[in-house]
Amino acid sequence: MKSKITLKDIARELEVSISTVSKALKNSEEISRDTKEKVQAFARLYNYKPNNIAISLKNKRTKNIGVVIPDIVHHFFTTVIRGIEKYANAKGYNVIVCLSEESFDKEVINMEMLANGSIDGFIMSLSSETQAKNDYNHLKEVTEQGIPVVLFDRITNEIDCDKVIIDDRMGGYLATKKLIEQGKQKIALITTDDYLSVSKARGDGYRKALLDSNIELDESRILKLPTMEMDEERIRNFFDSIEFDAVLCVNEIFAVFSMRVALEKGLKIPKDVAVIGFTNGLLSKYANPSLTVVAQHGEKMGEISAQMLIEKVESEKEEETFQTKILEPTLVVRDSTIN
Amino acid sequence: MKSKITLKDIARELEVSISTVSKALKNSEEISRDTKEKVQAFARLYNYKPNNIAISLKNKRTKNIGVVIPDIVHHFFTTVIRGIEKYANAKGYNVIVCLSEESFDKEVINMEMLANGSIDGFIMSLSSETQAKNDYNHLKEVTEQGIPVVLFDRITNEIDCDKVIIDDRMGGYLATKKLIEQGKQKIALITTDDYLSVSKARGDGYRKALLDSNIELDESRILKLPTMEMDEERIRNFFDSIEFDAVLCVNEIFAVFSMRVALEKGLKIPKDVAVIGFTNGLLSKYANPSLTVVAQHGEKMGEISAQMLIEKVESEKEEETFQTKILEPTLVVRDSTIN
DNA sequence: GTGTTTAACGAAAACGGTTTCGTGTTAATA
DNA sequence: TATTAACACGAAACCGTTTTCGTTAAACAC
Repeated sequence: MKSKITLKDIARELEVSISTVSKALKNSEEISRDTKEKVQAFARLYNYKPNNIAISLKNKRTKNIGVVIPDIVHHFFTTVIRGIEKYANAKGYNVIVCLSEESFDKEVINMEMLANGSIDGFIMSLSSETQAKNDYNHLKEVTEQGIPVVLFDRITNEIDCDKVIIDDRMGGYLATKKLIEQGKQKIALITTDDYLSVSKARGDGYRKALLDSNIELDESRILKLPTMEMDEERIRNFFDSIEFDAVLCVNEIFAVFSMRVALEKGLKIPKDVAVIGFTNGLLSKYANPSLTVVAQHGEKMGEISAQMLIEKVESEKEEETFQTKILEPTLVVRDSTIN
Repeated sequence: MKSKITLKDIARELEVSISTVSKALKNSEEISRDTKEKVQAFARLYNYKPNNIAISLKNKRTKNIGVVIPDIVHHFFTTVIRGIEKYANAKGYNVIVCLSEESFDKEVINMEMLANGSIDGFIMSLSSETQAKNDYNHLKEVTEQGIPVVLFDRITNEIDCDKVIIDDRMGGYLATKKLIEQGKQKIALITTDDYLSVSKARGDGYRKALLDSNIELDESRILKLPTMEMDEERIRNFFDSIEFDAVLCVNEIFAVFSMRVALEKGLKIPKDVAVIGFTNGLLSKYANPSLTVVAQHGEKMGEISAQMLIEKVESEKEEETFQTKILEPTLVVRDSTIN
């Protein structure tokens, strides 16, 4: 087991000082051609690579980005991570992923762990519990320490920082409009409680679209589940209890399951019931019938988040100007609506 | 912006030495009750937290685990990550995720980045390009430096390290047997080239099952795609070119798409065609009809990998004993087969 | 021969901790 | 009273770099 070689080892071997080795490897003008060549050759031979930790301590820069998200099995979040990775890696940053699993406490613990020197900045999406509690002290602490934060998707206005979201209200609006255009009047909405910022916005878009088309809002056609977790029973009961000719769902899974329930009821899709979901994942693409969705462009979101964060991290300036980037959702039309 | 407080700050403020502060915070017996209380109170007041980087440099332990995987949008890998996170977090470790995106070069670069002090050990699954090239020097280098490595799922025998796999051969066998039991004789297999270790093993299981049941192997019923990437055209052509009454696929996506093609041909599932895939993801559960799959227990795999790695990382012993854990796949029977 | 410049290198501080090994003071013991 | 042990603390080394600021010796000018 050959252990990693250090500057000290090279210095000892070549009978020069550590400083000389360090400078030689950086091609400093201070060092003679001879010495530089000798040191560099030796370093190459023994495959010297500087120790990242030591450099981090010295520079107070880790080249690590902390990503704290509620869940990783959700397609949307994985695409965001991919976008972050892509941009961050190209800039020489590593990505430390922590899962809050929708828990406030885990979110806090993870952030505290990372905030003590492990990372240069955070990219995060709030856990549902955090949004429900409306407690953002852990975020405040971090920003007050001067650690840059970028919030994406599930954000809050309580914290001053860069933000990236899609226009969920527009997404809800576009989808609902689409259903209305297809002659649907009794459009059900399956969503979650309003504390989840994205659900709230999507619901607002839905209402706006109905209003614009002079369709009366029927609250009984709205099912609010406590979380994004699937609850087959409640969805089945919901469909038994209402009349509907279309369904809008705040995620893919609710939508695909709704299609199944409709099919089981002997309804034709999209003739009797049209369905639209959010998130353009594998599920939508390969469901039978394939699902029309509001695409959220997660990868783009990740890239932009990473870009904004790294810009802040590498900026010398002290000025505190924060921006919120709003991406436009697009409708991906498939077979669960008439095209 | 209040910057982080250090031991030095506390020492200066309280007019004691840094060593005293350090010891007091660790509740050392050496320090008087008075001083300890004073220091601890002060530290609590100013919310002192030790700098992870400094500790890492001193201890030569980062409490970070490097995870290098080919893809994060695949359900299987996300469940593995979740398992790793779960175990690692409980043990106080952070997880640095890097994506090779099936590229040999990216795999090498990512490992080199992390190997220079950023992590205590690797958990990884080989990129397809690496398996194709059969070049594992980057892994050799890392293990020779004494950095523990755990390989999961896509492994190689060229490297001596801990490994976690599922018995893919058994998975292929179980699935094929199941189809045979249901009276199917013309069982198609959609897989990838053999360099992917898992595909090879699954194919072996398929052959073994046919052999055991005295069903002649018809190579024309096997479609080998170059990678796990979807190729709708080739799959369609494949189905046009053969007779079949069942399909086994090495992933969910191929399987769900096969179902769609079969349905388009007017075939009934599972009566005319039964379908089984690998990976028990969302797709299988919510597909119409729902898909029978070989479950790979990714989360379990992640947990075990993390456990094995952390054990090696924290073990003082020099002895090099490596083990390979083989998990048993299970068949999750749904509507794409007769039950 | 004296003073000044320049090239080439080394010593040491710094990053923020941990830990070993003194050391001075006080109290207990011979 | 002299010796010793216990106590409470500090100095300094160390982890592996980077970087500033000497320092030395040779080369040059006068």
